[in-house]
Formats: sequence, C-alpha cells, structure tokens
Amino acid sequence: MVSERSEAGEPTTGEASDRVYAELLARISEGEFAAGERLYEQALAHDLGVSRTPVRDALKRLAAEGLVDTTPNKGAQVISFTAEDAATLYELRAQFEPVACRLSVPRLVEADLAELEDLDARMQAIVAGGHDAAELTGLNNAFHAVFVERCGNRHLSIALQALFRPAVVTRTFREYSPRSLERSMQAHQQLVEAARAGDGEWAEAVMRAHILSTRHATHHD
Amino acid sequence: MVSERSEAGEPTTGEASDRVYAELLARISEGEFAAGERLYEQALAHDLGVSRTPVRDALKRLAAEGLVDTTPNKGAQVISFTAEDAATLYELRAQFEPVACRLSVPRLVEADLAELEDLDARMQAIVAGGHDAAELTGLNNAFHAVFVERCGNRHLSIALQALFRPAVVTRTFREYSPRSLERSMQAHQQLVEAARAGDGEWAEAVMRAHILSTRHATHHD
DNA sequence: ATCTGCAAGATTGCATGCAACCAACGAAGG
DNA sequence: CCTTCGTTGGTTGCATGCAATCTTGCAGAT
Repeated sequence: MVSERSEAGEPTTGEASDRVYAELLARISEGEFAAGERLYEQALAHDLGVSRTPVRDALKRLAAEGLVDTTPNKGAQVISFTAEDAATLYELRAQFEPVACRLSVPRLVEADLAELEDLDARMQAIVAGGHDAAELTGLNNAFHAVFVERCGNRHLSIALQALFRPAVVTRTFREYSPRSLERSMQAHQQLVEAARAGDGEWAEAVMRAHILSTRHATHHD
Repeated sequence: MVSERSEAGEPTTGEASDRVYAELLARISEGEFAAGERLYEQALAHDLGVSRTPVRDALKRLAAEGLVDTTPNKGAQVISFTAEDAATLYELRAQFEPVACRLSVPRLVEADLAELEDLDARMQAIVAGGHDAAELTGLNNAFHAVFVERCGNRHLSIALQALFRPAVVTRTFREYSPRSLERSMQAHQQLVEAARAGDGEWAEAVMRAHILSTRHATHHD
C-alpha cells in the first residue's frame, strides 16, 4: 500500500542536526554566505545555539551534496562556480528535469498539487509586490523540488538534487527582466495545469521550454 | 571476520573518517553486510579501532549518498532494493553512464588510462583464476567509476554516483554465466581501446552495449 | 627591504561522557 | 491464556575535552 509522506533524499538523522542543515541551506540559497566563504564550526554553533557536533553533521551532509567544499584540516567553504560550470549545469538541468517532470506528474497526489498551487500563488504575489529576489528564489526552488522528489525513485531523486541544488548559489532571480519573470510565472501556471491533468508529457514539454527560456534570460556575460 | 586493518600503520595521520567510509563502502559492496542489516556505531567503531565519531561521519555520508537508510533514533541500515527499483536503476544507468563515458574519454590523462588498463588486467586475472566474485565486483566498480569521476563536472559526477553506487548492493558478478563474464571482459578491453584512442563516441557505444548486455545476463529474482 | 624561521593563536578532527529515546522482556490484571 | 503496563538494557544524538594541524604575525638574518 501507500506509505506515509516520506521525503526522498532527505535522510533525517536527528533534530538539531536537521535544523542546522536546513538553516545553512537556506542561508546559502539566500546568498547570506558569499561564494567561497569559509564556514567556521564554532561560530555557526554559537550562532545557532547548538554545539559543534550537529554543525559538523550538517556541513558533512552539505559536502556530500556538493554545496560546500571541504579540505582535510581546513573545514568547509561555500562552493564557487566558474561560469562554465554554471552553464554545464544548466544544460544538464534542461536535459533531466523535464524527464523528472514526466515521471512525477502521474504520481502526484492532492497534497502535492495543492502545494504546487500554493507556491505558484505566493510567487505571483511576490512578483506583483516587492520582488523579493531571495524569497522568490526559495519558492521557485521548492516548486521545482516537488517534481524531483516525487519522481518515483529515491536514488534518481538524490541524483537530480545533486544536479539542481548547486544552482541555488547562482541566485536565479536576481537579474531577471520583468518580461522573463512574467513568462516564468506563466510556465509555472501551465505546469500546475498539466500536473492537475495528470499529463506527464505536457508537463515535460512545458518544463523543457521553461528551463531553456530561463537559460537565455539569465545570460550573465 | 577480517582483521587486516586492526593495526594502523599511521597513528595520527588523520583521515580516520575517510578510512571508515571506504571500509564500510567496501564491505557493503562485497556483500559482507546483508541488505537491510542494521549498522551499530559502537560495534563498527570497536571493529575498526576508532571511536564512534568517525563512524558516525561515515554513516552520514553513506546516508547522503543513499546507500544506507537512517531513521531518527534508530540509526542506519543497509538499503534494500525492490526488484522494481533495481530494474529502474539499470534503465537509468543504461541511459546515463554511456553519456558520462563520452564526456570523460577525451579528458582522460595517462594516469587514468593506465589505471583502466591495470583494472582490466586484474579483472582478467581473476576471471582466469578463482572467480572471486567480491573482488571482481570491486574492480568492476572501480573501472566504471573512472569514467564517472572524470566526466568534467563535479556535480554531474556526484549525481551519477548517486545513481550507480546503489547498484553495488546487487553484487553484480555473483550470478554471471561464464559466457557473459567473457563478454564483459571483452567490452572492458574495447573500452580501454576507445579511451586510448580518445574516441568518446566509440566508448559511449561500447558502454551502452555493455550495460544492456549485462542487464540481460543477470537474473534478478 | 625581503625572505626565512619560529612561535602563538586558532581551527579542525577524534575521543569520551551524558541524557533522551526506543525496543524488548517480564509481571500483573482481566 | 491473552492483554497491558512498567521496567531495564541498549543505542543513538548532543555536548565537551584534548591533541594534531594549519594559519598568522613577528623577529632576525641576509
């Protein structure tokens, strides 16, 4: 039968450990840590009100996911992309995320659909309002993560997340034109529609167009 | 039980965490741990001659890579596949590993080529000799890992490893027919040739054929 | 003035202690 | 006899202490 809502690719270890992991991931996503910045265990531990142990755990997890670089006796620092790496990741994303879309859409349940609609609505509200780039990026990542997490195979989820998560450091929406932004929002709405219709191929096509469009819109060079 | 690492030649050279990780990965690959078996930190620590801390680190790393399942206050246990999951992973592997091959072959340096040849030679020696399935599987994984690790993008490597590494629990060579084994060896030789020639497309084609052939040769039931 | 060597501070990695939590077993009651 | 609850042993998660290593700054020599 169907199981409870277990999130694929998110190994829950403890309690403080997960909190620290989520917090660090959020801070990296929001650009609170500069690329290449070194992350000191003691400072983070004191800042988050825990000891160094859960901080170490979280950093190791981030390292395994490729979001921070660690060197033997020097600790962790946020990854820094070359422009070429970023471009490559975009290519890979354009290739694989639509596939994840096609696989996941037929498996989405009502809660997932509701979450997609909620995220879409909140993004539209932000676009209509103050354009808070950080929060918008977070919601966008959550939106895309739904398809990845529900693609039906846990290891595929992990693999895709390894490809997509590093993109968070690029702070996607920072340099968007209003026109591209509007187009992205429409793509999201269409994705919600396709998901509600259970049409994986439609969703795949929309997602592919969405990503390729985004690639040209963010062209920073 | 094995006791080859009971005496540590290097007392303070650090990297105990990595050593434990490699050891656990090897043991899982060699089938020394049954699928679903629970891994106790204290027991592993005592067995490996270290404290629980590096063992915990290694287990968290394995969890992030999807090789062990962890539940909040129950610790880690080796993943167990459904037949469907295994089949899906094989599909994905057949789709993606040849691509990694094509990307990596033009980037291989002399040391990589030498390693491929060495691994190939050792596998042939084992096939000619005692057919030690465990060691053969290890060498085979190392052989395939070369292409994944040299594919040119670190995050793609991480993603592909997330897809391929879980397959190690299936103990690939255990139920191979001598004929299929011979064919695999020939494929490896051809891969070495293609790699030496720097021909990524050739290598890609050989790898795809190799994997698809393997899929039929192994009977997962 | 620049480079080299050293020494002190700082940081990571490992070991250990302690509390919370879970699982299993046994006893008491229906 | 079966069910239920309390107890006990064991395991994980977190905090802390300590040694090894790296970094930084300065003094001295060339």
